[in-house]
Amino acid sequence: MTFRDIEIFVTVCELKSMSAAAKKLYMSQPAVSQTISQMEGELQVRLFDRIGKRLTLTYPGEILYSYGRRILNLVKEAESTLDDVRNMRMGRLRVGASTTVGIYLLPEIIGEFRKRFSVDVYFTIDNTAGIEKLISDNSIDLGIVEGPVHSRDIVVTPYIDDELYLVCSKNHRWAEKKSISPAEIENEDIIMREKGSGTREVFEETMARNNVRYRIKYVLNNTEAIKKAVEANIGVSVISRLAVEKEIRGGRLVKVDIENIRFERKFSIIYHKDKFKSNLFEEFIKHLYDFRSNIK
Amino acid sequence: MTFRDIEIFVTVCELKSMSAAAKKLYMSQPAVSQTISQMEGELQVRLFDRIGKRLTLTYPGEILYSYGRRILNLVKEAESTLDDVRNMRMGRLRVGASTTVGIYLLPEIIGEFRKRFSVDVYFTIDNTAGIEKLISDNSIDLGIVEGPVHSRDIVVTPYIDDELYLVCSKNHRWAEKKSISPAEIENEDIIMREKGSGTREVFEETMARNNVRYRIKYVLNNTEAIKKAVEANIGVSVISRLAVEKEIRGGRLVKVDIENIRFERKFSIIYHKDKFKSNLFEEFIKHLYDFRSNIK
DNA sequence: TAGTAAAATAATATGATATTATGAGATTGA
DNA sequence: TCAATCTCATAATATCATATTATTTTACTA
Repeated sequence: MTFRDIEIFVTVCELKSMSAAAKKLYMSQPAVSQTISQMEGELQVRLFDRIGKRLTLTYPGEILYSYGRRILNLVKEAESTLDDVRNMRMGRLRVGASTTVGIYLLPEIIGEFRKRFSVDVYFTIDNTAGIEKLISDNSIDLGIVEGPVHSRDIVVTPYIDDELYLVCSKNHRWAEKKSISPAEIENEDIIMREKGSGTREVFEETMARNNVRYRIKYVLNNTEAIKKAVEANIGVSVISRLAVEKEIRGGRLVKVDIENIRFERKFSIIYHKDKFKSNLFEEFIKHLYDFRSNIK
Repeated sequence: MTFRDIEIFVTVCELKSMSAAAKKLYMSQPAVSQTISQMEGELQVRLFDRIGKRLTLTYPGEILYSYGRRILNLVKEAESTLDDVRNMRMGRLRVGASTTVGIYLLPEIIGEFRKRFSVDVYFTIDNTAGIEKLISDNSIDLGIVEGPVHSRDIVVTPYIDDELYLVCSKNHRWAEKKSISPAEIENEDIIMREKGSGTREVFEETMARNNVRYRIKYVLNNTEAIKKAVEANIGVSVISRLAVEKEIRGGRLVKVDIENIRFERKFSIIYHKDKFKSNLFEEFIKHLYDFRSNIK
C-alpha cells in the first residue's frame, strides 16, 4: 500500500466514481480500477460494493477511508512543515561560544537575529576546546571562539579582532597617567581569571613574550566579579574591551596603556567542514558580519 | 514521497546508518542512499549531515522523522484494523426486517449473534417494499421480509414458513370448540391490522380464495394492541404464530382451527445479487439457519 | 600507512504502475 | 425496447521509478 494508492482510494471514495477520480488525478480510468482492485487483493477485503453502476463503500472501505484521510493529512502537514523550514519561517540554530563572546556579544546578536526570524536558537557557553568538541559531534551548528582550533575538519573564519585592556579604578594612581611602562606592573596587585581561560592565556603569553614580570594576587572565575573588584580598587586587571567598554565610557573603570604592549586576540567563527549550510545557517553568518559594524 | 521512502528514511534514522538500514530492509546500500538523496531533492531540504562517516539528523530531518513515525504507525494501525474486520473481531452488519419478523424474531436472533461476534448490528424495521428499497440502495446488507419481492436484482431465499392463527379469548364461545367451519366467521367481529400490512394481505387473500365472507370491525396498527384486545374478548383476530405462541401456551389466547383453511406465508431472506458477501455476512446467514431449529 | 568500512556515483536490470484498446453490464431517453 | 452512453473491468503493452551490481571516494582503525 503506497501513498499513491491511498490518494487514489480516497479520491474515489469522495467522488464515488472511478472515472471521475481518474479525471481529477489526471490519469486513466483503468489505472484507478487496477489500483483499487490491487488494494483489495493486498488487504484481503472488499472496499467497494459495485451495485449496479453505483459504488458504495463497504465497512472496511469506510475504515480505510477514515485512516486514509488522516494519513494524507499527516503527509501534507509534514510537507508543509518542511516547506516552512526551507523558507525559514521556522527552524533551529545551535550556537556555541567561549566565555567572553558568549556573555558580552552573542546575547545581543541572537536577540537581533530572532527579531528577523522566528526560529529556535540554542545557545551554549563553554571554553574553546568544549565548543570545538560540540562542533565535531555536530551537537551545535556553529561556534564563536577565541582560542586556536586544532581539528583539521573545522573551518575557521576570522570574525572580530579583540583586545584586552589593562584597567584600573578611577581612584587608582594610574588613573591620571593613562599610560605606564611595563616595569610599573611588576609590583601591582593583579586580579585575573582562572588558568585555562582564554583571557588569562593571552595575558600570560603576551607578558612572557615581552619579558614582563607580574604577580596575580586574586583569581576570580567571573569577569563581572573582576570588574567590581577593580572598581573597588582591590587591584587592576586585564579584560576584553567587549567586557569593559561600558564601564570605561561611564568612567567607573580607566583604561591604562602599556608602552609597546598590546594584548591582542581574534575571535573566530567555526563550523564543521562537512556541515550542510542551510538557508538559516547562511543567514546567521551574514547576520554576524552585519553585526560587526555595531562593534568596531 | 512514498510510504516506502518513509520506511527507509525512518530505518536509517533509527540505525544511524544507511548500510545497516539496507541490511535490515533486505536491500542494497545504494538503493538506500539513492532513496534518501532523492527525498532530499524532492523536499528541498538536507535530511542528514554527513559528518565523517557518521550520519546525524538535521533539523528538518528530525521533523520528518517524527512525522514519519506517526505516519507509519497510522498505516500499521489501519492495516491491523482491516485485519480485525477480515477476521470478524469487529464489523458492521445492517439488517432490515418487516414488522412481524422484526418484532418477534430478529431481536433474539441478533442478540444471539452478538454473543458470538462483537460487531455492530444496525437494525431497521419497515414494510417489505421499504426493506426492498434499502437493499437496492445498499443501505442495509440483508433483509428478512414476508411479502413478494419485485426487483430482479435481489436474491430471495426462503427462510421460515409462517402461519397465521385464528385466535380468540379464553372466554370466547370458540374457546371450547377449538375448531370451526368457515361460515362461522361471517358474523364475528374481527380485529385486524391496517391495509398494506403483510398479515392483512395474507388474511384477505386467503379468505377471498376460499370464498369466505368476513367483517373487520376494528383496525389497529399494532400487533400487541390487537392481542390485548382479543384477550379482552373485544373480537377475534388472525395473527402470526410467532406473535401469539407465548399467549397460546399461557392460555391467555386460544387458537381456533378453521376447517380446510390455513393462512400460510413464507419469510424470505433477501440481499442484493451484487452484494459482496463478507465473512461476517456469510456467518450471519449461517446463524439465521441455525436459529431456525429454535422455532420450528 | 595499509586495511576496512561506509556512503556516493554510474550503469543497468527489473518490475510496478501507467497507458491504450477493448469489452461487458447498466442506466437513459427516444 | 433498443440504441446510445456511461462506468467499470480486463488485456496487452509501454514507461518510468526503483532496485541491483560494480566501482570510486572518503574516513576511520589498527
